[in-house]
Amino acid sequence: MTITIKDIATAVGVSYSTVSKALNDSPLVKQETKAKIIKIAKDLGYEPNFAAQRLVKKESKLIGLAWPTLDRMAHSVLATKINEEFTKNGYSMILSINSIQTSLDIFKRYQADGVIIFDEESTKTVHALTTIPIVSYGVGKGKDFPIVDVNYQKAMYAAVEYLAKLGHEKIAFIGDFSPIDDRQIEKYRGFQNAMQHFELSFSGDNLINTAGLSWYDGYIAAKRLLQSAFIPTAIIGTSYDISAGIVRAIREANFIIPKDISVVSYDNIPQMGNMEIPLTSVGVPVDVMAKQIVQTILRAIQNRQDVPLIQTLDPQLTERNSCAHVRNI
Amino acid sequence: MTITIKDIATAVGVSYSTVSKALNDSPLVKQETKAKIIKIAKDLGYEPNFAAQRLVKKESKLIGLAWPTLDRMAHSVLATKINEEFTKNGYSMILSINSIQTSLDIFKRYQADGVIIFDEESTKTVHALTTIPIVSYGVGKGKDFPIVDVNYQKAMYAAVEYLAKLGHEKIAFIGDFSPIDDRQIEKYRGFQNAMQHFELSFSGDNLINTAGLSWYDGYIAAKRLLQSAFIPTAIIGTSYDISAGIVRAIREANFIIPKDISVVSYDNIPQMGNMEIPLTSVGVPVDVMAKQIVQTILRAIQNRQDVPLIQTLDPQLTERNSCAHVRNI
DNA sequence: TTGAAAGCGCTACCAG
DNA sequence: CTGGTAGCGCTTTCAA
Repeated sequence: MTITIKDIATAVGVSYSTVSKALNDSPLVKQETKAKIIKIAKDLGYEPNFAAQRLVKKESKLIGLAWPTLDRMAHSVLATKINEEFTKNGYSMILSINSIQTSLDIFKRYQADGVIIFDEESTKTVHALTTIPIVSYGVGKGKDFPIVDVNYQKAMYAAVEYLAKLGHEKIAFIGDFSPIDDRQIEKYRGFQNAMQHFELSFSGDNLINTAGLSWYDGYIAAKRLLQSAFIPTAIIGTSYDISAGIVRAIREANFIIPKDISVVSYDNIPQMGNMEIPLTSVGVPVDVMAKQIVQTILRAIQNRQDVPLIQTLDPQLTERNSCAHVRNI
Repeated sequence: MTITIKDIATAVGVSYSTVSKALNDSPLVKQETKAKIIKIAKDLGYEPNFAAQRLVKKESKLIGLAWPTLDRMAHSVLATKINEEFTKNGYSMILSINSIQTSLDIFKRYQADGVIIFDEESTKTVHALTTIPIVSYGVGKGKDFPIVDVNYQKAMYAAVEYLAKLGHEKIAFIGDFSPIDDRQIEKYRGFQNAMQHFELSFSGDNLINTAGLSWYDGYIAAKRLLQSAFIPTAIIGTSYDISAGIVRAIREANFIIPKDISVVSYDNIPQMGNMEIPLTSVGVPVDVMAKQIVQTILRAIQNRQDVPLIQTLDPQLTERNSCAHVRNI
């Protein structure tokens, strides 16, 4: 038999409403009784029934993270940071790896106060938007729920600008151009615009499609590039994982980073510094990203109308050891 | 305002207890009324209040997976498989990336029917065991809750045996010897025993400690090995990630797999076949592992006493293209 | 086949 | 400061 506040009440000899107050640390209960109640509760091994609490209260202090594909280093890091941030704010976060729709159903049934969506695919429409506050991390535009996004174009501009200032003219871009993922497309556009702006030659040659987001995709793409006629002096990789593959391919081809080839990666996470070669990277620092997402969902919970539909965060470039002035040949 | 069965009741013109029955597909309700109720419920966008249901019923059909560290390819694959398996069985799975203890608290509060623990560290003791059925995936022995484990020794024996039959004598073992993780220790023991059994020379030389479980750890360790005086003809890597790093290091050192060096990896997941070089691997196939874990927790939920404390699964060796007969020099 | 009513365990309000 | 009581939304007897 599980023990309830009524059991405590009879054990202590007070009414169970008093027990409830005491357990919630209400100032309406004398210290002495409160202490006694708490002690007995502990002795009895009392565990509050959350379902009952939730039935009465409005909030669950629970946030769901819908993340169908458990991959992407940068996402893992972000998820962990977001979790920390919620903990600080007195919330718990749980995660579902089902489809967005299923995850949403689960979270709704369990009365999560809000949900965050991590999803690469921008095409899917989500129903049931009305019932629960949602914030999405970078899933395209034109959605009817708030999105925290990154100014990818600016990020790529910053990367190209940085390399251009180091004298690089032959810059390659390795990323995933799947039309399904708006974020990748934005990165590409940003690169394209920046190249034009700095009047750098730009053709099909410096664009390599990974057609995937794993490090191996990046590896294969870079390998292909380095076997082609066009050997760049700098490469921009569009994610932590992809860049890991790029670095690998470069080294296998016996080029030295950054002497022969400079590398800049997207994803501004501290882990970039722990790679075999600490990579200079652009992107919104995870901490900033996490804080913004958490604050947004918290605001949405308090007042749904109050939250802007799209928030675009500005990226930063963090220098590490993967770039050098271009060599004069 | 969220809509309840009472709203449906008034809308349809029946009592709300009838609505409840209809929604639960009870045979006690006339087909006709049932259909009408279900239709109206849908029209109204009714969503059952889980807290209320849970308060009355005993089970939540919810399983928690406590997984503090979101990493390890093999674990991701396993988690995904387990999730599928639960879905098939009418359960939902959610995941927490907090500490085991915190995760447990969360799951308990949300009335999960059971929890699965993924944890590398075998030292931590978990409280609150009494309240909720727990199954752990390979967290050491001597715990007071059921564990589904792998016969790591047998796995390593199978790997060594396989290589020995191909004529290999110089076999290196690259893994994490952190005393914190019993599973890694078991793998090491298995290797040691097998080497002795096949009378293969065995010294500090063929043992490389990665001191970590990421691919980069494997990479560094293998690199170190290949720069040493002892160049093996075969290498055993203790996980998908570590082996990925090993393969990388081998190729960077201009050895060819499997011509120069054969590789066998632990972790029997289909993804081993998608690597740059499809790796022959040993381990319990994920499907088997997932099914076993799910069945175990389901049994534990029905009858706590019924479940064996330790279940050790037998590994299988799956041949791919990373091993060859040792070359005669 | 349907309805009434008794809770599940808890919070919150109102009296005292 | 403490106790009584009305629900939260739902399932489940028990009657009708």
